[in-house]
Amino acid sequence: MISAEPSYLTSHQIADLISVSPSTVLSWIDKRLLPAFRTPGGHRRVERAALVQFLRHHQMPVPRELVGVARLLIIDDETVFLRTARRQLKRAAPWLVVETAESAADALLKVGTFHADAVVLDAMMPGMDGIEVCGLLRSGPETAHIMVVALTGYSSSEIEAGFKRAGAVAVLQKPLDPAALLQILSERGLRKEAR
Amino acid sequence: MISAEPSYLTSHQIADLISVSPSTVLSWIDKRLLPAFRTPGGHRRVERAALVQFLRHHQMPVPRELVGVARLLIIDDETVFLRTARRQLKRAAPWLVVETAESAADALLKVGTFHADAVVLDAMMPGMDGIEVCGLLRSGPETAHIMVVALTGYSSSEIEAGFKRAGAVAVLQKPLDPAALLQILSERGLRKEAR
DNA sequence: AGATACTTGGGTAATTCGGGTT
DNA sequence: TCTGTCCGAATTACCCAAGTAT
Repeated sequence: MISAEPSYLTSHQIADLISVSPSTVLSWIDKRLLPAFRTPGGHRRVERAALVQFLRHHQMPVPRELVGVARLLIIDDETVFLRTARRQLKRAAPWLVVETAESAADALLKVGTFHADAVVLDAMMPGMDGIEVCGLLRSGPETAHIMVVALTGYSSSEIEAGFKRAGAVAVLQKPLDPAALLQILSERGLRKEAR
Repeated sequence: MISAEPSYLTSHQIADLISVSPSTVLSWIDKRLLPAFRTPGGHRRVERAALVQFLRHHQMPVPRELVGVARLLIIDDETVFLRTARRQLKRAAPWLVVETAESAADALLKVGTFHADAVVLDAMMPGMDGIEVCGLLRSGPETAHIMVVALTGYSSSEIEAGFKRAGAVAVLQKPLDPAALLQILSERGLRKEAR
């Protein structure tokens, strides 16, 4: 098993990542804008997560290599649908890491363990109120950054409004259009951190 | 991965733990910044507690697997019960990090995001089959290590057998006996951090 | 044009890293 | 395979001055 390895970045690595001078990164750290610690020898080290949070908070672009590949969780109770969606996305966006969940319990468990960046959520799942889950994600500090895309059998302005109110970035209709989904994901690639 | 067992660490293990190069660890030891001793063959060994103290003294992040603080998630739908349990555990084992969940959805979400080491699971929760959740945790690579303690209102050898089969380490009866729970946790390696 | 704050770059000393060899 | 030791290379901190934007 691979433990979530805490990875630390040096001031120069950060400078190269976001194209500023090393001196600037130092000043950010010294002004406590960017949390860091020092090695016994005095070198500054910044946690990856801290840098990502800093960038999001200041609405700066987050380099892909920082956040890694995007991780998408698709929640639906139809095996066939999941297989199709997975295949389509694999072709359209091979860099996406896709995970699927078929039951409510499996879905909620995987949201956390899979470290999803985005979730495609079937509005009509047995044992799961999509809007409630949406709100739940939004309210948790650990999951507030997760993008939620709702998926409905057919359009209903009421359902749509409910999802939007709960924080969903979009409500799509079945069947899933991979291109539309990818469009939404890339548009919202950098979401402002709640908190 | 470093298990919670060994009390002495090699230079390379430390290097991996805190993401520095082995050479750097050696220099710290040789400069007496990090206390260590030598085996008869000349290999350096560092006590866990010494490393923790070193990291704290320099305000560096302390890897969780190093201190072995246990994170416990208690799942129950009764607010009063949760409050009582939290208070009792706080008194009996202040080193425990306790989180609670009141609904099935909240519980499953928190299992992953809270990074629980152990879960106390009410067998009778609306919308959640305890045994199924137990098996779900056991089957996922990310959650297989999580210790599950089931909690039942009444003793039933059938329920108990079901939980044991699903991988629960113990089945306790309500009301929760903090001492008994702590006994179980410590038997399985979740212990207080060495000062 | 002035004032302030932010960003950048050079030069030296110290720290951290990594390879080759036992 | 892992660790120790040696040693040079790469990286970083620090100080200070200059450029840029508001």
